[in-house]
Amino acid sequence: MDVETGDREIRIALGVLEELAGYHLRRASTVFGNDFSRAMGGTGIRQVLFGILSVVAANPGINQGTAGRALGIQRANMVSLINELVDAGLIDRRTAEEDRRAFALTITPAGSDALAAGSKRIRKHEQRLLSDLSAEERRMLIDLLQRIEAKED
Amino acid sequence: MDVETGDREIRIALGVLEELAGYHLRRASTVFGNDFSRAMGGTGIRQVLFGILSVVAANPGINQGTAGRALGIQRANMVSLINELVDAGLIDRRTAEEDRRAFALTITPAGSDALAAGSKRIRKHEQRLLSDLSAEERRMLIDLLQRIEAKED
DNA sequence: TATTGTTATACTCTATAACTATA
DNA sequence: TATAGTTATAGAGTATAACAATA
Repeated sequence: MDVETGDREIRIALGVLEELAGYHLRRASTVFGNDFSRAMGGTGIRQVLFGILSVVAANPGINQGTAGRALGIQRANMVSLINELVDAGLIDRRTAEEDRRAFALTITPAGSDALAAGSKRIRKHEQRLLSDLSAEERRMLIDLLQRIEAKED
Repeated sequence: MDVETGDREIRIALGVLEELAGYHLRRASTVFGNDFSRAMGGTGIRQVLFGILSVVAANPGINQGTAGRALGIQRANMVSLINELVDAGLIDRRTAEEDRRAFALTITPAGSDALAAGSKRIRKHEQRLLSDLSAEERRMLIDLLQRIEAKED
């Protein structure tokens, strides 16, 4: 790890961390998270909100809870997130006809626009972060990550 | 994405998310983070603290700020983290001789023990999460992640 | 004037428990 | 009785600005 120290740059050993996949996942994920913020700066759309928009767009009428479960977001935490999206006019929330306890979520035209514009921007940013990886390596990365995600719980 | 819905399990499409490396990094990183908590449950050592322990052990006498920079932790946030480790008797903090503004950090014997015991546990847990990946694929994963980390800022 | 560490503060994400209304 | 959504709350990670001591 190279670190700035006032005048020059020195190499700092990370110890055990260097060999731990968990550490590198965390750092790489942070790099993407920060870049996401830059990409979406000003739109008010954060990573979680973008995720919800994407899932609702892909599953019109999906329940609030089901959408949360697909994204690993707890019921309780979904409430204010959905409020934000509804208040911003990006998704529509109405009582589900088949189950009056639940909410059916759909994306609004404005939400579709925001999702499309956001996707475009984020893809461009991801290209920069992944510019050192070949197409084959990018596929490999996503494949490896998905196999790790499957280990959840 | 397969999601439990009371009686059965349904497949939910993720939309654009599916193709975004940032999303998969976040999910995979969370899986590792949760597993880390389980592995270290009760010891009070969290991911960040473990990281600091590892860097201090690998760089005896390192400055507080330099250690933070190596780990992507801001000065202001290092303060309470280092306090925790000092209070727990895991690291030693003394004024640096060459620069009396700075603190020189060293790991204590108790800190070394905690780091060794923690490393052992975490390695075992990582083996479970990575059990579907071959040795070659694990090397590949870390290599790809490091190349992404290099894109920081 | 710049840097090290500090304090104060705020925002986001995540986790839990208790509540309501429907099923 | 179980589930969907809600409220309240708390812990943890991260970010910024302003300050004291030292360089």
